[in-house]
Amino acid sequence: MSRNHAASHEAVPTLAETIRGAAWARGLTPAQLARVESDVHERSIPAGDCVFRRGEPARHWLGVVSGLVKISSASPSGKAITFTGVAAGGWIGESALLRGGPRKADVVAVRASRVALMPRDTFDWLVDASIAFSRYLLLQLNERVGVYFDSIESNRLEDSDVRIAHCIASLFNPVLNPGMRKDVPLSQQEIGLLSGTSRQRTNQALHALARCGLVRVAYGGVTVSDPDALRRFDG
DNA sequence: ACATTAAATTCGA
DNA sequence: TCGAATTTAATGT
Repeated sequence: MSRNHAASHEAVPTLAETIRGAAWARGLTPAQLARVESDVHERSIPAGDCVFRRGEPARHWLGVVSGLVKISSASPSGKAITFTGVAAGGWIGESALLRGGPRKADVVAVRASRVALMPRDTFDWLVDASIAFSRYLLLQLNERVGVYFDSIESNRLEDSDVRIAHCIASLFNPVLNPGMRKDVPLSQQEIGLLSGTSRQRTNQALHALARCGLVRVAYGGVTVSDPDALRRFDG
């Protein structure tokens, strides 16, 4: 099972590093941070497994320690869509916690991942105890609003090459996805689910973007050297 | 939808 | 632990 390679330059973040490195942890007092570190626990999720399911009560705020997770949903007839991907360093799921209702979408590991789970009680306590934490939540929620505005605009106005470019670029939002790497480990199928286009159409679009030098396509993923250029792409 | 290629897994030594 | 054989996943048209 274990693979002892000379993969020494591959940094494997610990749970504590993920917490201390999170933007929302910066404004906490040492005592608050200590409670957070003792309350948050970690789970390993194999690729393809579900972390949260749509409809279940929200019991945790979720951080990605390593790997890649997607927020997705499936219609009763089985058609699937993906809302967004969250890479290491990203935190997700605050909406259902704040609303107090059921989860509105599934959270699924796209690649084998480790996730941090902050219990609801700890989250609620931080909201009450720390203005800095609450302010961070406002920032993050506001950033989500901006992403959805851009997404709807792009979907209404642009052709699929541009929409796919914008979908990939939106994964690089520095607030929501601070740890997004240039190599995006999403298959063309997954990018299709994210952008609402068929896998075949996604394949064509990626090669068009590659011809413009905006992405490099590889087996199982694409590489984005300049996310801002992708965001500006307008055909 | 189909053919091709890459990767992951299984299996026997 | 190795590599060949087989199966599964992803790509390209």
